[in-house]
Amino acid sequence: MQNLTRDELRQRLLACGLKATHQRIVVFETVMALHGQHPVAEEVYQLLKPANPSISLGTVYKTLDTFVESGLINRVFTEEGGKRYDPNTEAHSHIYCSNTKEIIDFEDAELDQLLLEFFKTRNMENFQFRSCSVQLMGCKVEPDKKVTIQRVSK
Amino acid sequence: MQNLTRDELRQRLLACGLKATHQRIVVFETVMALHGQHPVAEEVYQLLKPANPSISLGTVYKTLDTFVESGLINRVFTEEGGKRYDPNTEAHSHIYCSNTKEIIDFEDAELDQLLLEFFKTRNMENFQFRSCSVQLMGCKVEPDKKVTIQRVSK
DNA sequence: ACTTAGATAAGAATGATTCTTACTTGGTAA
DNA sequence: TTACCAAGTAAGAATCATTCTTATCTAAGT
Ligand SMILES: [Mn+2]
Ligand SMILES: [Mn+2]
Ligand SMILES: [Zn+2]
Ligand SMILES: [Zn+2]
Repeated sequence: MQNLTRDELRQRLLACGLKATHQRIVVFETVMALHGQHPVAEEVYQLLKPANPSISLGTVYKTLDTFVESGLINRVFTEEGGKRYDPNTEAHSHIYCSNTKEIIDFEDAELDQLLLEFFKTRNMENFQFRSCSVQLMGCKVEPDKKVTIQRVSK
Repeated sequence: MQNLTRDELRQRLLACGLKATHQRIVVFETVMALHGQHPVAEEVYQLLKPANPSISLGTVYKTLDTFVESGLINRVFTEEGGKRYDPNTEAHSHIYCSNTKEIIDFEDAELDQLLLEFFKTRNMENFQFRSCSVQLMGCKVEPDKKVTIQRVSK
């Protein structure tokens, strides 16, 4: 979550068997700085462009997909088409606001645990489970304010 | 789940305040017959075309979106862009197979109940909850066979 | 039957993503 | 350090799913 140095980013790329090119380091740096957000390729491109005017949009598209294949980042599911990426590779869920179209991270260890326990009570045939997450659909009440979810004493 | 007659389809359209045009009835009929699947507009179009050669693809796109707005069908979330529709408007979850790219319905009342109970233990501020569902990610072991999930005596 | 707001067909336009190709570069090993 | 080359990139063309435009049509109310 804290910003990684370029050299740390380089190490992580190499650890995945990827050449640590300038372009990949910059794209990785930019997308990791967006932790908690779910950008499209164009947004990443616009952010890195001022300091790196020679990197092309096509490279950003390709690089983000390369990162997904290598597990460095994830895709996030969308309702209205369009590819969005998620710098957060920890198990977590998402809140979708149908007003603002925001996708908000929802990290809740108790929920993860609950689901894990639940799926132990199920016998899946012909399916190799990788992960699961929850989608919360609804609307922000005040679009400008944050959504918060706290534990409450039952 | 059992096929509705055209007249029943017409009634459902009217009940939503939609004009019951021939095109809407046919699109509705076609998409409802795909219960358990998650088609794109083009797939619906190809299915209805033989018997209805004058309906245009643009109308299918528009009609499906109209149905979503009216709550007659749902969108289903996708990882790789592209709009997919879901004839099943009951609360249910989805299994995503990364081999076959299939999206499989997963209906489990116990899971729904579990989530409902869970969210009672959470206090959401600034968020009006509408619904939630679970995404299961993984791979079919044998792509041609079905995935089944059964309760197992703990 | 008459009227009209809303719906449709056809095809043009758009825009996100992918593809192609000639050029460049990171990493490796002499 | 230098030479080498497999892999990566820039630029822009191509693709293709989706939306838009507009002239025409029709469902449903009067
Ligand atoms: Mn996330
Ligand atoms: Mn479904
Ligand atoms: Zn909202
Ligand atoms: Zn699979």
